[in-house]
Amino acid sequence: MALTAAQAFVDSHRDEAATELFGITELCREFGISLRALRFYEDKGLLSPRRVNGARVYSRRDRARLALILRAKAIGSSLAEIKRYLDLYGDQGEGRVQQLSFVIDRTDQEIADLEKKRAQIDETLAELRLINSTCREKLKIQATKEKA
Amino acid sequence: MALTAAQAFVDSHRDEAATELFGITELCREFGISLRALRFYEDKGLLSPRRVNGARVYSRRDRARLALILRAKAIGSSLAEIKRYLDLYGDQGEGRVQQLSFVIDRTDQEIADLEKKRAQIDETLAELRLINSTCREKLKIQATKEKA
DNA sequence: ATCCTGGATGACGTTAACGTCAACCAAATG
DNA sequence: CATTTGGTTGACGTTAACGTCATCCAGGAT
Repeated sequence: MALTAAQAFVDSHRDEAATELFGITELCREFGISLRALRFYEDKGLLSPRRVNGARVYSRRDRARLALILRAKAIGSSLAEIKRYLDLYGDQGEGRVQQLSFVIDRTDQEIADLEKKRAQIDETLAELRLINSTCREKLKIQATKEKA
Repeated sequence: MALTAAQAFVDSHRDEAATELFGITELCREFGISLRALRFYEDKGLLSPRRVNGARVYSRRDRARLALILRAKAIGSSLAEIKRYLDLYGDQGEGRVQQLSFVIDRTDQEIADLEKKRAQIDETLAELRLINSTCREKLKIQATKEKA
C-alpha cells in the first residue's frame, strides 16, 4: 500500500500514545463525512489544518474543532453560524473588556436560542410519546380481539 | 378597505367566538412567514386549505398543522421529513394492526432521534454556560483592576 | 521507467427552500 | 367605469452545502 509522508508518520504511530496527527481520509472515516465536505469546511474558514507537501494534516485541535462543527450541524446550525460560534470557543483568551462583553452577549444569545429549541423538542417529544402509547394501546386491543 | 368574500366573513366575526377561518395574509402575519413560504408548503403537500373563489381559506385544523410545521422546522426538520411526520399525527385513527405498527415504529425512531439531538443541545449549552461564566469572572477582575 | 494510489485543485451539477418578478383576476371603492 | 387592493399562478433567480467529475501531481511498488 502506498502512503504519503504524513500518513506514513501517522500510521507508524497508530497504536502508540502519541498519535497526534490525522490524515484527511482517516478523519473522514472517523466522523463519517466525505472528503468534499471536510475540504468545504476549510474553504468556509472553519478549519485550517497544516500542510505537508500540499497534503492536509490535522492536529488534535483540528479534530476537536471538527467534532464541534459536526455537533453544531447536528443541532441545526448553518456553517456561517458555526463559524461565528467557533470564535467564541477559542478566543476567550485574556481579552480586553470589549472582547469579553462581546463573548458574553453572544453566548447569552446562543444559550437563549438553544433553550428555546430544546423546549420545542420537548413539546414534540411529549406529543410523539402520546401518539406512540396510544397506538400501543390500540394494538393491544386488536391483539385481544384476534384471540377471541 | 377592500375585502374578499372570505376575508369579509372572517372579519365580520373577528371578535366573536366562531372565528374559524383565516385568510393567507392573516396566517402569515400571525406566524411571521411569507406568502410564498405558505404557498410553497402547500405545493409540497403539507397543507391543503379550502378555496373560495380561488382564494385560500384556512381552517383551525390548517392553522394547527401550520403550527406543527413551523415548530418542526425550528427543530431542524426538512419539509420532506415534516410531511411524513404529519402523517403520524392525523392518521392514527382506528387503523389496522399494520398501520398501527408502522406508526409505532416511526414514532419510536423519531423519539430516539430527538432525544439524541436534545442531548447534543445539552452538551452545547453546558459548554456555552461555562464560557459565559468564565468571561464574566474575567470581566469582574478587569473591573476591579480599573478601580485600583 | 512506469504504474498505481492518495490527495489536491477547479469547474460544474444538484437539491432544498424559498425570493422575486410578471401577468392575470375579482371584488370593493371612488 | 376605472382603479385600487389582495389574491392567484407561472417562471426564473438565489443561497447553502455539498456531490461529481476531470485533471494534475508526488511518492512507493514492480
